[in-house]
Amino acid sequence: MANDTCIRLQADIEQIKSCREKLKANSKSFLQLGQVLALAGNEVRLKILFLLEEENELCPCDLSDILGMSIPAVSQHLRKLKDGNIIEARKEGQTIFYSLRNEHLKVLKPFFKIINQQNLATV
Amino acid sequence: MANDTCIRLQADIEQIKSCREKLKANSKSFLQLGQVLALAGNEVRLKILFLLEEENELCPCDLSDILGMSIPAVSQHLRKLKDGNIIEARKEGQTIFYSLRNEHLKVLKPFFKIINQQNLATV
DNA sequence: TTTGTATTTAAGTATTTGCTTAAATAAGTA
DNA sequence: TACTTATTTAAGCAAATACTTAAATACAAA
Repeated sequence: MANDTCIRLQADIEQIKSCREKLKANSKSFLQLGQVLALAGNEVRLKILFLLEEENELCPCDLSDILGMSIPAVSQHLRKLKDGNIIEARKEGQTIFYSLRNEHLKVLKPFFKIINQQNLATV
Repeated sequence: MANDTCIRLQADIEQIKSCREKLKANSKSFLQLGQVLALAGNEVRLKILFLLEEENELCPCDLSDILGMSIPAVSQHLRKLKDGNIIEARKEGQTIFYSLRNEHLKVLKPFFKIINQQNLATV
């Protein structure tokens, strides 16, 4: 970053200082929330999360069928969600059922609400 | 996708069909919400959005100073947010003030709430 | 114990992302 | 008019992303 030649003449020094402090005080939140949003900010994964909310649990095979995409592709999305502690796995014979974890539901719930509201709005 | 050899024997055909219909009915929501979440799912942009909520409006120069990153880098994030209709610009002399648009506040508000709640929790 | 089913993992690849530096606009000021 | 100042734009590049195909793993049934 060499191009740092911009401290505005009219800049409010106090405001800038206060903003920096706010960022610092919430740095953990930005990191954590940012990671969750990055995961949800992919259309395929957003659909997976929505489906898990609706159906309680689903396996990679069914998700592949529902989403119309290959099983490895689905599996790799599931792994990311699992690594992010957003979903968890339950094994039953040779099929593995994925479901939402409670931990991040606080963040996700509003999304599902918005999706369902918009659906109502268009009917 | 050649590897489509997985329709589970125990698969619930009705469930799969129902899921496909839910996705179809909400396809516009998934696209729109996905785009907003993809934008918010970047730590720098999440911080920018939070700061705009807190301060009402900020210019690229101040944001660069607050975030500790180059002006072009900030400017490019702002452009993405503007292209996504999440923020808008107001010109005053040679400085440009960015602020949140109302349109997507419904999605963003819960994030700000979560950030502030977590901050309280750690104090 | 061989065969089939469900899933993951690994390697390869095209695309996207987020920065960098340098140049271009645009608007004030000397 | 020339000279800052604030911002954007463009080009280049390293890293991340999201898929593909092929191989590996794990379990169940014949």
